Amino acid sequence: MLRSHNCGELRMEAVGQEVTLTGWVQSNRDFGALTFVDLRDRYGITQLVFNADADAEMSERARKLGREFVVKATGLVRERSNKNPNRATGDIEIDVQAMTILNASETPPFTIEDNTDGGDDLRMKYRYLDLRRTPVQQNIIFRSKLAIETRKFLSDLDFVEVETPVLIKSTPEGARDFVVPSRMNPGQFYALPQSPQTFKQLLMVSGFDRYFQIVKCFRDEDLRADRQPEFTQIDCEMAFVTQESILNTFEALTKHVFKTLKGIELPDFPRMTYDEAMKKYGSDKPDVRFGMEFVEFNAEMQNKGFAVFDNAELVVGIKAEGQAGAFSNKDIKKLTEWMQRPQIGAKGLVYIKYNEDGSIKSSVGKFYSDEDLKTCLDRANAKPSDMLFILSGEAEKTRKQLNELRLEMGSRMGLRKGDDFKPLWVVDFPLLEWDEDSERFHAMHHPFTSPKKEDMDRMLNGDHETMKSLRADAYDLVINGAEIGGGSIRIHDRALQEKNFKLLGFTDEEAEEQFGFLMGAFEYGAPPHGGIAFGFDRLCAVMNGQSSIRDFIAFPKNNQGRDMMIDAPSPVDGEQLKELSLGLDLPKD
RNA sequence: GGUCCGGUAGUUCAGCUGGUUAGAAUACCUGCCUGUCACGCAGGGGGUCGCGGGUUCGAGUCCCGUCCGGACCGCCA
Repeated sequence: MLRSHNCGELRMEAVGQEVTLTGWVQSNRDFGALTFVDLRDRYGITQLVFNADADAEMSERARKLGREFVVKATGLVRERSNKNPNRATGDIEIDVQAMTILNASETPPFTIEDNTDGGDDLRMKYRYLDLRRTPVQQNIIFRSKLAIETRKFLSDLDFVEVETPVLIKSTPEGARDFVVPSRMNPGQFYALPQSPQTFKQLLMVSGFDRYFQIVKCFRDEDLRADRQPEFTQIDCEMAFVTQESILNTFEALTKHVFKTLKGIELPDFPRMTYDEAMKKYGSDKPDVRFGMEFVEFNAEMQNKGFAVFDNAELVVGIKAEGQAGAFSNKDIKKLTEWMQRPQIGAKGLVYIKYNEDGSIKSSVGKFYSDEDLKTCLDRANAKPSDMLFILSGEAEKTRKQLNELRLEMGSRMGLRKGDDFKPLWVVDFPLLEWDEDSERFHAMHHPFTSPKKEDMDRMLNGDHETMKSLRADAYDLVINGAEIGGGSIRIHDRALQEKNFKLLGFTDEEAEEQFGFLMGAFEYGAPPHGGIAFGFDRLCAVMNGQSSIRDFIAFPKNNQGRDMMIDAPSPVDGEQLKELSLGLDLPKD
């Protein structure tokens, strides 16, 4: 070992001891004959002191230490005359007797401090420097601990961690696959898995009974702050279970990691049906840290002569408590414009202000009497100083728009606190989703999802309209408005699976060609089974109150799917293409 | 495929209705300093204003195009 201690562990008890520390120069405060150097490693920072009276030659070398130089220093631990209460090691310092520069450093392009001055792209380009910063290191360490706690917990419950292949078969259903050419099989391609879905189901057929894997998955879709092309799932599957046992098991896992890693005891997770979530929050991943549930005003506001509402399928609003005084006409206009942006696409925004003095003001005041408006306020249980925001239009669309407004208002009103955690299960998702554009059904979850038991007959024998109302044993874990995990009870019956593929627009041949192996397995004693997958990166971020998963991934990709540090993807040379029997057909510009 | 925001010193940013030699902070370099910990003080170097074109007597500033970054919509079974 080059060092006897790390830079975060020395305390008063060590005074008088000779120690050797290694680390990076965080800062250098040079007083001429006296020099203070803060030495940093991942454990902390310890102050080194160099005194010219003791060793003039070494003091001169110390004065020239630049930021991020790698240094080894040996000396005596000494109590400080001026202690630094802001630092764990602030009571002591090292009176250095020998110092070696293990490596010099260029001046880093941004400061290696908790609050760096570096922009995102610089940090990504020099990710190895960004990863020296304490907050980012803490995130990566948190991630490691989360993985370990997850393994411990699941392993104790007899889950077996099985690695599934990364080079698999492309299927057109779902997200776009990343595709890998096969040199030995010209013209043929592997795909990287979007999830180990079929393999884990096959493991159930094989009798493993309880499987998990912390596994990389790949999707070639456009990215977001919370979406990377390669991401990690805690992927699980269980045999001989009901939805209930799966929810209970993974609720317990979630509670376990919150308790061990955050010291937080979560209460039991509420369950909410998909229909209820859509109706109350306009979202299948509601942020329930705050109320502001939707209130429908069709009865109160229709047939009173306001054509916009009269012609609407739904008139629905939210109550912003205590906000009546906070919105000037200008503010309301701004908020309305915000709602009218193409991303949201609301046509307008109606408000009813219940002023503190009991008076009522509304943008639709000329269509409604104060009495009518009061019935709306009453329906929303509004008190003086509260304010209603109301949208109208086609039901599904309007709810989605109101969801955006609700979240925005929640943020503005400070109701979405980073240290508050409100998980819930959203259950009873629809099995199928009708897609107007392609005029076909899509699987809401995935094509292996089982309809609810009571819907099975309707699925096998029902007509087209019936299919839209089928419910699945599918569920999502939602925390603070983020989808953390999702899963379902799977189909384990060949006939049902065939029917599902048919509904999804597969011909028998396509189904057989792409998933024949799975349906074949179902014929050899497939147990009833189901599972769930947690977004591991997202769980890390949510547990730390952050919305971007990038800082929980050591080497993430940017918005365009590029790794800015290694500059990937990149072209390959002609020889390589030839060997793979590939030619390029690039768009001309 | 689309919308919005940004690109000016190593870095983070300011730069007004177009107008003299493009600024600040910080970082960096030099000197002084024995108790700092955001050290202090004095001095110094540092710019293809992303790139290309246009308008203009004159462009960091206006217009068009393009590249790069970020956020979002579509997309993400």
